[in-house]
Amino acid sequence: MSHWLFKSEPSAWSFDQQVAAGKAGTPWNGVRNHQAKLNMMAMKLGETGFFYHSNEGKAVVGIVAVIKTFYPDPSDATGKFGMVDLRAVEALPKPVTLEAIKAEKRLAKMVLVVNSRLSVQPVTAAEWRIIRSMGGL
DNA sequence: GCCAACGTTGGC
DNA sequence: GCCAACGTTGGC
Repeated sequence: MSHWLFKSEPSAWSFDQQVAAGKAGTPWNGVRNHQAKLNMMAMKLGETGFFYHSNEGKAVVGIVAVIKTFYPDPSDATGKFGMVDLRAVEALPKPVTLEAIKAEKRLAKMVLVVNSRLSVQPVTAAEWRIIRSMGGL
C-alpha cells in the first residue's frame, strides 16, 4: 500500500468540504501536471493519503482514501489528464503544519519540502507514520 | 529541438 | 504583495 499527499487551497476546496461530501466522495479534478498525473495513475483502490491545505493554513489536516482509480477528466478537452475519486477518512486531531514538518529532520526529504509545487505527491511509509503520529493519530 | 518568454503556484 | 521555482508555449 502506497501513501500520497494531495494539496488544495482551502479557499478552492477544503478538507471540511471533502468531509461534507461524505462516503460518496468527489473527483480530484483539475490536475494539469504530468508528474501529478503519473502519481494518480499509480494509485490503487483503498490507498490513503494526506490532505494538505496550501497557502492558508499550510498544514496536513486530514486523511483521504482513493475510492475510484484513475479515469479521464471530462473537463480536460485534450483528453490527456485524468483524476481519481477521494473520500475523507478522518481529520487529524492536531494539524501538522509545514513549519513542523520542516523542523523535523526525518522529514527533510519529503516531496512537500523538496518540491513544494507538486500538487499530488508520494509519501513514504516512514513519512506517513511520522506525520500521523505528529497529528495525534 | 532549443530556449526565451510567459503564466502559475505557493511560501514568505 | 513579492518573487523564486517550475512548467508550458511558441518562435526560430
